[in-house]
Amino acid sequence: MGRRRIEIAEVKNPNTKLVTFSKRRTGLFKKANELSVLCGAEVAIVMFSPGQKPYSYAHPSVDVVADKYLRRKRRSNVVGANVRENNASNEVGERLCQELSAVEVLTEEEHKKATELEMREKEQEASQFSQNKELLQSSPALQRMVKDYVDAMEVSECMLLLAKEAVIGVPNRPITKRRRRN
Amino acid sequence: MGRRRIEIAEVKNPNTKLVTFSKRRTGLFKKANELSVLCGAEVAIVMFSPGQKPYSYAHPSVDVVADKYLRRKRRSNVVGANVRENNASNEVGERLCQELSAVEVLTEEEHKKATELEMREKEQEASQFSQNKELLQSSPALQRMVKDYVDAMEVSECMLLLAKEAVIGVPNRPITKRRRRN
DNA sequence: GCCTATTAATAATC
DNA sequence: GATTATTAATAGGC
Repeated sequence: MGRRRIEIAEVKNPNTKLVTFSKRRTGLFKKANELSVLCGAEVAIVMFSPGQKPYSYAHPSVDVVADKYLRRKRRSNVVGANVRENNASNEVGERLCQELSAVEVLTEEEHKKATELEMREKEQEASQFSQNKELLQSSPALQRMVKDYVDAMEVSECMLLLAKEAVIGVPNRPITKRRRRN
Repeated sequence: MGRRRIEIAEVKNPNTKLVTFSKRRTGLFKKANELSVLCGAEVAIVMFSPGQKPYSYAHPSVDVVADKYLRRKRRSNVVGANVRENNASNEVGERLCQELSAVEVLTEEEHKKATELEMREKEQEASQFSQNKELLQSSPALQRMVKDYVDAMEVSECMLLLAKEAVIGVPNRPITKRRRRN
């Protein structure tokens, strides 16, 4: 979209690169803003310039998010953290990074499906919700339990869910074509 | 940039909104990818659709960028955070594919184990709430409540991680009057 | 999803 | 930073 078409490859000239970064960053944030407004979506972007300078755009405001944040506690689980640490080979490459995320997601998805199925079964067993709902509201112990439950679910539910579509929704050509496991 | 010019205001028609979200999300991710490639920048985008579905794009990964942004405030309970850190290499080849396959398998297996183990531990911990837990699991209503709670936290968690210390690059003019509840 | 008229982003330039 | 020739994204329609 300029005087000339350019290849999507690293810009060599440092000056040009910086200019490009600035312009496109602005454009990206603008797009993000439009998306959030048009669709009422919550969007957060953080990035580091070639010179490692941090930039970000977010909607809604940080304050709102921080407020929400104050209600929750520290996360606790460590699902598969070490696993990958060991697999962190030397010169894997960008693509591999994404692929790893994909695998994580896939495996996690499997797990979640199983869990969901399990829950669904139990779901059918009882249908005394209204009663339980009242119980929850009147029981501090239960409330605490729910809170703990939520805390435990945070990472696996949140980050993995996020990472999920992270890889799936990658834009046009994945930079380089690659095949999944042979 | 379409058959017609549109106002940057919330799209009323739900169908249109969803279509718009999909298209623009794709476009945004594409732009983000181009930016990261062109400038070698690290970019992470997290968003929630109007229906609160999470999506994300990141290079090298959400975790890496978010971690960086948070200056290591988070602990390693994030899946595969450190792994991708140093992978700045850009060479992709047969070797990478092979390595990838290997890692995929390894990761997949071990991740499942880790996940299972994690679940087991969690269950034990929760045994003290066995009674309440049982109640929760047997009640669709409670489950839904928990899920809603988790969903709500998903947003705050990720938005916070990504936007907390974000301050710098807010886009230029909001394009068009936009109104959002504060 | 694919198509294409149209608008919007932006590369080169100043 | 501002301008503008071009390309790229996309709104509306299948």
